[in-house]
Amino acid sequence: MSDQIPAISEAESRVMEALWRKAPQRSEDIVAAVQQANDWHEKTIRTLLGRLLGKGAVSAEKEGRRYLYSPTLRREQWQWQESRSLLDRVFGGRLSLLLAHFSEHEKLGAKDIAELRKLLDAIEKKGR
Amino acid sequence: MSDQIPAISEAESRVMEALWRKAPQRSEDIVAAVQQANDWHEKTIRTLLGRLLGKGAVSAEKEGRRYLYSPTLRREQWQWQESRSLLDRVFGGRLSLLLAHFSEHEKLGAKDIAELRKLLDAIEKKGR
DNA sequence: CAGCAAAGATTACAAGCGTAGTCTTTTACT
DNA sequence: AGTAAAAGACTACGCTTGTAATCTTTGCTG
Repeated sequence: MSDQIPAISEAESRVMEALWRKAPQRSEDIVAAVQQANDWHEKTIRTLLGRLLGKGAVSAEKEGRRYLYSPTLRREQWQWQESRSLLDRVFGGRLSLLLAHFSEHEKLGAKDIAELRKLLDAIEKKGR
Repeated sequence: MSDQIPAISEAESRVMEALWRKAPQRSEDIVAAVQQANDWHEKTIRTLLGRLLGKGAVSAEKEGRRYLYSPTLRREQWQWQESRSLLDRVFGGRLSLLLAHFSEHEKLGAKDIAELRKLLDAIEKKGR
């Protein structure tokens, strides 16, 4: 049922980041926030905001003559979509391949490893 | 120096998969292989192959009047690029966030978990 | 009250992508 | 030799994306 939101693009996601950090916000503030992190023209940011509205990833409610924007797509959900997509596209859905990959290339600190072990324990326990 | 290969698209990566599985191959065989997995028109696949050539992700050498195609971009490298990209774009580069994410959402089978543990052991040992 | 400035709406435009179709060249047959 | 078929080259076309510029409306300001 949850009407599918079309994929959001890289640039669009930068605008979402601003909204995930704080919402609702007026476009002016969104523009300011996004410009903090990305040196984009104000017009560009407004365009992206508009597209996100069109995609249903953000909603807008009138506040006086302006709008207040809020994210509809939750960050978690987006992260999940992107992760699944990578996993399926690149690693044939096999998580262990992904992890093996990171383990080879990424410096996994002792802390990371400990964290991972804890994760595994928790998963295993939960899984019965 | 390593002249950067432009990002390859989703569809293009399907063609790469065929070449990663076996190379070099004649276009005819690539077409056949890709059609196994994706129901695309022969012309489409040839177009993608051409674009990959243009991007320098595959090379071609004449074999008689035809070409033999081989991947230039290694699969590992591509997987790495995609993974880094996800990690940076979506999780701010923090691997632990990604992992926590998967641990929450992914159903890890007992086999996955065992495999992961083994991985962790190996990593730890290697890391001293 | 007349005109400007800001928020939003609409339009622009090139590059990349998915998905082919058409044109050209070359070889293999009849 | 003439011709069809296959491989490759070139062309097509609508959609998305990045990156804005222009147009419209409307409250605010002098």
